[in-house]
Amino acid sequence: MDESLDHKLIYYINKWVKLKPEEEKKILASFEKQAVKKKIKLLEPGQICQYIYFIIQGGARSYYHDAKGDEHIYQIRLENNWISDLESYFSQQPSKFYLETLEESIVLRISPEVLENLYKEVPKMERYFRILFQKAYINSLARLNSTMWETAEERYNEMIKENCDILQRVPQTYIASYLGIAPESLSRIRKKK
Amino acid sequence: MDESLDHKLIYYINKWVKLKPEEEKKILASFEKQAVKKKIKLLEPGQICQYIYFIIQGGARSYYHDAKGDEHIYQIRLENNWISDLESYFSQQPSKFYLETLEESIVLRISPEVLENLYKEVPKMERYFRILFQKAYINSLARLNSTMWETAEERYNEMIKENCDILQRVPQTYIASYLGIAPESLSRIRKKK
DNA sequence: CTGCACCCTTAACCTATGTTAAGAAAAAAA
DNA sequence: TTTTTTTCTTAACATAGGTTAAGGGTGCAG
Repeated sequence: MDESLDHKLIYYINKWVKLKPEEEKKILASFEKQAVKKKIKLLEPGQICQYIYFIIQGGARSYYHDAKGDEHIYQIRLENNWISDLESYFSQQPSKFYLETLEESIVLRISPEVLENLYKEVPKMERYFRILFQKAYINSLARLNSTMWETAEERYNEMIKENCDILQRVPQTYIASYLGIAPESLSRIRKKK
Repeated sequence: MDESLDHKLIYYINKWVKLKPEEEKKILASFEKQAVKKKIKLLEPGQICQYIYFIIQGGARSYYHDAKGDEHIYQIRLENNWISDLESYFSQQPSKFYLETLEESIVLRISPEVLENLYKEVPKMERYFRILFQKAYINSLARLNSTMWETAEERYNEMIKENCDILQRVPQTYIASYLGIAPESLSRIRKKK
């Protein structure tokens, strides 16, 4: 497997915190690389989430089944992003979610214990994650807001405007779920154009 | 003003990271205490958010006016919680939000520069905020999910079940907005009981 | 090449919630 | 107390989006 791919992680961390070569080494040593075929589950409900994953190639989604058995997508993430069930990962309680690859993918994964150690060895990593969660929280609030106060059509248009890669690479059913609407409604919205 | 109130902040930080006495001192020295009357704006749209606030007494909400002029509440926070417009605070770009006290309040505030310094002097503070944002992100995702896939009635019932202080202390109009519905709809839901 | 999943679309009908408007109740101010 | 302001309720009507059901397209597996 292409070794240079690992450095995508380092590249993105370096955007926010400046690492020394020996720190980069320690970080890379803490992650395990995993190749995963399309539609493979990295986590299932009832299991404890053992890893956060940095996607270096491909993509994944997290979803769950509600009481009525309907499937709802929580997150869709392509390469150069993180995905996990953070709640289960940090609390070490059973997850409610599936985590499944959307395409053939390569991920770097790290367990909570190794991450804690890494924070000690490379404190900048804790800074990196502070900034990461901070941004994720801000984004999540913005998404919450648009879900509460904008129409599905407006939300879809924003997604188009951002020229989001996701639109090209995942089925519309998934995008509808991610937008919080039924696939039929997304069809209706698309017809208007 | 009661000096012991400041230690509420230290008490809550100590739940997640163990501070030494000299660290507690440095932290307290970094925050400014501010007493604020009810319905006072701590931030207005167009201003750059200068502080994150830890509420030691009282409460506050953040809200904005959309293109149609309608008011939407983003967050409602009572004592022992943080409130700010993080996006504006960390980017130092103009905010889109109001930040306003719900009651007569006492807050501890810190500017981005002082916070950066504090991270250097007391690295545990960065760990504290990493954990804080991590939890905030997880909560925000859960709220996003319930907004997308549960009815307003279900969301309101959950709020009751959590026996949320907010229900007793802020007007229903605000609660409706926080739930993402019109005040009339909340009235309708309440009538059913 | 064929058949079977899977995905997307359409249309008719349904429902939760929004909107508008009015008035009642409660809280704050005078 | 009386007045004014704010908050809450109700009801009739409007609408975005959900639901159900059917059919068509596309691509992979055999």
